[in-house]
Amino acid sequence: MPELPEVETIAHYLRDGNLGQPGLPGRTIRSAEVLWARSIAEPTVDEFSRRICGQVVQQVGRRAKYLVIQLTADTLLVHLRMSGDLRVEPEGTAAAAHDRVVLHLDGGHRLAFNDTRKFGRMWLAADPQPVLAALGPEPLSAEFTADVLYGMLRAHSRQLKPLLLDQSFLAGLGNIYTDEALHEAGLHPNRLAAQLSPAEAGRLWAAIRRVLNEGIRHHGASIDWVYRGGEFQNTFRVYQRTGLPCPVCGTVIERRVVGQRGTHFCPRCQPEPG
DNA sequence: CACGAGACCTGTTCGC
DNA sequence: TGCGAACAGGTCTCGT
Repeated sequence: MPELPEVETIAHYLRDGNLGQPGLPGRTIRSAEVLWARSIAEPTVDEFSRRICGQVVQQVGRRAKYLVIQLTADTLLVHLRMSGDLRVEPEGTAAAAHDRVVLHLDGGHRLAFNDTRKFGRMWLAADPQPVLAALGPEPLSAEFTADVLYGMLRAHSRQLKPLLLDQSFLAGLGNIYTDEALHEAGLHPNRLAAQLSPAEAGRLWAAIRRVLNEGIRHHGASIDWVYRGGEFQNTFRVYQRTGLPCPVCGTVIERRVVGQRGTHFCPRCQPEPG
């Protein structure tokens, strides 16, 4: 499910509350139930369960696609990967299918980590830095300017699609927002990064920022079985629109596999490199 | 450094 | 209807 806008939306819900449930800050974790051991990346399941008890949630934030939950002594990092979801619910509610980790809180609530495909991971660490160390810049930060992006692109000979998905290059884009941004910028996914002109890099920069901000404004995209109430999927221009007309020029949207990922683009707005 | 294949998982949709 | 293949918002590791 989640790319930067979806994770930002979930962080916001966990911070401020959602659907009548309270936010996490101020809640004490009473106990932990690990239902799928591999969901815990670090430390061991036993140590995770022991150490997290009694810690109080201080703050909830986001870095790239990670949720960063600051506790009394440790930081709880959560990566939702493909199908993960985090929600606060009242104790006593029937447990959902695919709950992998449940943190029981004070005040009659629990935090459930639900993850159908079991790809998601949690880390409990005194210092979150090592886990986050390899990430590239935040695309919505003030430091990430068009000039900075141009410089970054010039240093790589890769195709745009796989490069933009590489979290050590730029942190937060996934398959949806990459396809949408490339369409918005009028750039073919197979274009080579180092060959973009400064004007093209500027268009790509603006497109990335706009698409991510729109995603956040729409509370992310909700497709398939993971429901978050987001609406961004209703504004897709190319993603999952194979065979449908491009909203800009009417040409039929094509799908092809680039870097092992389904890739959607308009062959007219995004001319293939010669 | 860049790229592709395979792994990790479950569930839904598509084609015959 | 049944059944296998393809596909899904992500990342990691390994081989070339």
